[in-house]
Amino acid sequence: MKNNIRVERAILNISQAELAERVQVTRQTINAIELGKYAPSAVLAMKIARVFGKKVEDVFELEDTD
Amino acid sequence: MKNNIRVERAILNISQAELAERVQVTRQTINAIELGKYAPSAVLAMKIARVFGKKVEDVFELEDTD
DNA sequence: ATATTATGTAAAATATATTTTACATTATGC
DNA sequence: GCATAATGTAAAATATATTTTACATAATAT
Repeated sequence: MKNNIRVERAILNISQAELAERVQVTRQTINAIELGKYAPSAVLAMKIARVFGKKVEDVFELEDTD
Repeated sequence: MKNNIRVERAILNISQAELAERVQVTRQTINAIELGKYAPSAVLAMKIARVFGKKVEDVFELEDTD
């Protein structure tokens, strides 16, 4: 599962901590997902996309291994 | 987390078992998600939406409790 | 240069999703 | 009515996401 959270955060100019706060998870969760350590739940993916004003598919991309 | 998997399945005329096969999970997993017993992972939500030719947001809807 | 903010990481605990096996109920075709 | 397919359900096991606490490093501002 790839994502462009870093880019979208840069556009909004918000930190991992602020994104975490906005979607109600810890900073470590955002960090891990952003770095691709694991994939989020659908709920979290939708919340993150919503913060960015984008669709889930515009922020996250399925890989062949998923 | 609400969803309209049942409707989308009806449009494609496929059973829970066939949807499960197409997204590589068990039939029970599709049944549980369709009935709202729990929310899927982002990977599974994206695979399901892809089968229906829809965006995740067109198949799943965040609720206030999510 | 130093203080402050942001990011990376890690281990243990907890919550949640998914599988497996199995059976019950409901719908559908014949 | 009977066979068959489809759906609902449940308990236990396993996999995975998320939290908590804590510390390390990198970047930025003053």
